[in-house]
Amino acid sequence: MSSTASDAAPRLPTRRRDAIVAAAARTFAARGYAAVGMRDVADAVGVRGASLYHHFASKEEILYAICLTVTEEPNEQNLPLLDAPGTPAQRLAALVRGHLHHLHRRRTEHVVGLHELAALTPEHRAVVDGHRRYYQQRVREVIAAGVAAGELAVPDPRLAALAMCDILNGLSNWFHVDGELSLDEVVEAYVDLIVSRMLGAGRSF
Amino acid sequence: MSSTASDAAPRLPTRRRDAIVAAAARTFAARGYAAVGMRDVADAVGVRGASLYHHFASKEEILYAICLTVTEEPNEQNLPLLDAPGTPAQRLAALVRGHLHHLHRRRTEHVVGLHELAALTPEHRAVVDGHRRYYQQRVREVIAAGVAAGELAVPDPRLAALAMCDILNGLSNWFHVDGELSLDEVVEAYVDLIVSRMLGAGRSF
DNA sequence: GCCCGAGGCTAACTGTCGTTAGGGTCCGGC
DNA sequence: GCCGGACCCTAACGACAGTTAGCCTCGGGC
Repeated sequence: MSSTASDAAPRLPTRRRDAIVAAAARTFAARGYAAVGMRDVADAVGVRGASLYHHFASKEEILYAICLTVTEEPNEQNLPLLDAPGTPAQRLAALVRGHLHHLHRRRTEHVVGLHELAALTPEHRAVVDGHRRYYQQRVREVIAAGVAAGELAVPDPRLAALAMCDILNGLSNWFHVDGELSLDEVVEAYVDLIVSRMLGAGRSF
Repeated sequence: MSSTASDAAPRLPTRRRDAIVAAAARTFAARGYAAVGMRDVADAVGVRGASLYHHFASKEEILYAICLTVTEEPNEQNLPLLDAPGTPAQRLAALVRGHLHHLHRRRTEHVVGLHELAALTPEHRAVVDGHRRYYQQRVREVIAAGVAAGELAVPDPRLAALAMCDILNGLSNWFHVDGELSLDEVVEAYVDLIVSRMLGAGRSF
């Protein structure tokens, strides 16, 4: 409280750590985790390779930090949308919008998180998988609630949740900002494709 | 014709090459391309590491062979289903079935082909991407034809094709034979979710 | 005015990996 | 009965990665 934390201090508390994660995400996404060396990451952040070990214990810890931002953050920021007031279809539509916006805001990290899971330690891999499973479980529960309420119509909520998550996350593989479609166009089209059509909500929500 | 090719000949013509690709696909899928050494692949096939270079010029060529079996083969085996007689919805349903069956038959190779594209040479990567783009383009054309004929109803065939391919390929990430659902159950559920619901064909085809 | 820790640097180690060189063996064909 | 090529082996090279050790600097607190 007493220290002046507002202006540009030359010694920022944990900013360097974030800069390393961001630079690593960019290089990992562009060239693949295995093809990037610690010296490459260090170059991208303006530091020598060995200095990274003042912030991370290993290369894999950097990857783990990236993977956490794309599995913990959606749980914290998107899942509350499922608890908001509204019908299941309305809440799922909000989740689709939130999910796609997060996917875009953290698009670099998502590319890494989707492709480099095999490089994680088994323990870290288990944590990441746990977060993703929980996300899918919550989606499935809301779909099931919508089916029970007669608002949605799918034979198998579990399968529908899997298909829905695959559509959403698949966006990372092909969407580019300089493409023909803007993000908002894709978002609304996906709400229509997924909630109205695939889940059977129609145009009533 | 004159040689006895039926019983177990000790010197099989090109079988060794296929055995190497199969063993490499298994190890790559389990532990990741970068984490697997040529000696690991050689062990899995019962040979010394250096002997692999009598069949492949480099490690990347093995990966390329794996990626081709999951991009060329679907083009050759699945795309003809789109030229068969029937309505667009019927042909797309046949493609979903064929695609999922191929995905399952070559499930090991598909896992590798989905996750290790970054390790390919730019030239090889371009070839693989070209095959996938062509597949998507054909799907999009048939969807557009269905929309033009009034059988399907989607606002944007291109987006629908992308979503459809993402659903289908996403299966590789979570389907296991020892799970709760059998393959055929998933296949028919996906035909319903994708063709009947998402593409708007209803139950009429 | 001194201490001390955070953060950076240079230098180097150690292991491993992809790859090559060169030699052996076995079989089909002349 | 020899030749040649397909195939596999042992041995080793060269490069490079992740990581560590040890030193320097600088700024804030007693």
